[in-house]
Amino acid sequence: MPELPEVESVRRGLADLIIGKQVNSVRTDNYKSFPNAEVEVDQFLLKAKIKQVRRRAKVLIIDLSTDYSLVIHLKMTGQLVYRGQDKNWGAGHPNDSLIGYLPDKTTHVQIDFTDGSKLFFNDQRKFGWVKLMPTLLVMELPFMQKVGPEPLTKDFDGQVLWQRLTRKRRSKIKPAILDQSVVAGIGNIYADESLLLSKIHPASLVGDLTEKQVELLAENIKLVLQKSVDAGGSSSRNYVDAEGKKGNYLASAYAYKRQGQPCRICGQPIEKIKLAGRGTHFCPNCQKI
DNA sequence: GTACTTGTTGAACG
DNA sequence: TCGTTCAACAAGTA
Repeated sequence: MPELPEVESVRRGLADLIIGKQVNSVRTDNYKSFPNAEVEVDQFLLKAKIKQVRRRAKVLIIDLSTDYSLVIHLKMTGQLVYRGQDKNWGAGHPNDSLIGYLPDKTTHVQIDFTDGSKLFFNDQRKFGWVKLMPTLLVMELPFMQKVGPEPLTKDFDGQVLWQRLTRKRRSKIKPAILDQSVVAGIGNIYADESLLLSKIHPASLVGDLTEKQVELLAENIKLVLQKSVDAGGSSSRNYVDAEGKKGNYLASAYAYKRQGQPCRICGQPIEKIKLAGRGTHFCPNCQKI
């Protein structure tokens, strides 16, 4: 499932491939995947040129020459796939739609550019969406107003995390770092990974953590995300020229989906519990409350 | 048929 | 008002 590193991979891939291209036509089969008025699509998407591709948290923003933007959330199973004359590319949720014939039954938005290349938004569960709106309004969205700092920038470090966690001191640490208003883009996988590396129990109360522990946690959040960005995204399988290339982060995961297997630090079996409604993996020996 | 999966929002609570 | 937890939602897989 696309988390911040996968979305960043998508952003980089798209930026290389579609900036400067002009939209020729758009097709959709599902209003929820593309909840936009036809008149706005006609006026501000058709014939628009791609100016820029940005990311904030797990949200992709494609800025258009019309001062409108396509705002995209991949949620659990979304992916973007580019097909051109000499280049094929895709990233996001890893399944065969990345390399199969498109459009297929998971394709909900198709954008054709004037040079004949195509961009497909596929989503097997239709949780994700592509919204067209004025560029100026993107940052006014309620989500953008409250979302916390980007973990991979200098806006985020141990001091910042410590400060942002003060209002959360009665909460458990895992749900606190999953809260997008505390820090942007942490999902279930990287929450478990960064907590194990920091030897912090996911159910520890924020108020019981020392400043040192929070600083370590911030460092490990940066570390796991950066490692995954470098690897091209955790669960993702990016491909070039129809060659399946698996993202390898999950193969080296410490906690996620490793219940019953030995902890890579101490050898004790990893346990899985449910915390705040989410599957939570941790080492009972390394991570004590 | 049922449980499970996740990011996000909104309701309900103290 | 604020913080927190819980339920709900999207839809497909096992």
